[in-house]
Amino acid sequence: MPELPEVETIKNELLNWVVGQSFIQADILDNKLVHDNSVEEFCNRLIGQKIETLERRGKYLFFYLSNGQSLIMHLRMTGALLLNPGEIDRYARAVFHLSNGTQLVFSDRRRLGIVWLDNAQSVIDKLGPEPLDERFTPAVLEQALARHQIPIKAALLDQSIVAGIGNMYADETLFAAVIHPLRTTDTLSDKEIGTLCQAIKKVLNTAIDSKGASVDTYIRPDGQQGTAQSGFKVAHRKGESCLTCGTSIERITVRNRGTYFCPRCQPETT
DNA sequence: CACTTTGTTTCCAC
DNA sequence: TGTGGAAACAAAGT
Repeated sequence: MPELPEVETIKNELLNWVVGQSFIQADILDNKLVHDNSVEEFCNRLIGQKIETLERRGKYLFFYLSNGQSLIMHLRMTGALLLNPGEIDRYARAVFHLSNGTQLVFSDRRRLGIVWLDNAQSVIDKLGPEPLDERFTPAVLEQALARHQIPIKAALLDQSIVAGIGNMYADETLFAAVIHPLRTTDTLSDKEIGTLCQAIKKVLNTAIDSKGASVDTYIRPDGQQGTAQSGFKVAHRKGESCLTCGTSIERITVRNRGTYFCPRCQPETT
């Protein structure tokens, strides 16, 4: 479930604990967590490295290491990074020990997350623009959308078009922008793209202010849950009343993704 | 057992 | 080669 706001929250809460510290030990409890490299090679390359900076791009978390490589974490659905938890729960897949005594526990109920060591740039190069960057303007969004003729919902989920938006925030964004999820990118007016650009920033920033969301699985590094889900207006609200007009929220499938919207506020035709 | 959840990958048609 | 769409896959909950 960690999408951009969740990963940003994790980054912010870990920042002061990890930057400047070194990895002194890594207990890999689930070998499947380590992508590409063998566990042994992974640990050998990681141990002793100092963390220069911590950064988020899209849904990825990067620990920039002193050797120029990065420890890259992709939390996917249920991955969480816990800061000095009292005990190691049964969902823990790895425990990272830092030089200041900090323990980072990668906990992941469905074991879908992955970590690996690589050049951060090779991952970032595949991502579209960062929606919270001030350089992310309607013109940038328009250019990113112009190469495609696909439903706008699918476009928002394509990480090479815009980085960091997942299924729930895509629905929230389209509701805020008053755009039907099946409208294709080539039918959007300049005005609608401007509204959409604003909606993306607003929805993501609001969620970050709420310290991240998710329906039930997102856990912050301090073990607390985020609260943004209580602010969801359409996501996972099938059959409930639209908070704007009272119409029953509908659920359709777009690109095999559950998609929630208000049929009255977000008409398919303009 | 069927279906849902999210994000990515793989496969296929054009 | 690129583009779009469908399906597969991961794991666990209902």
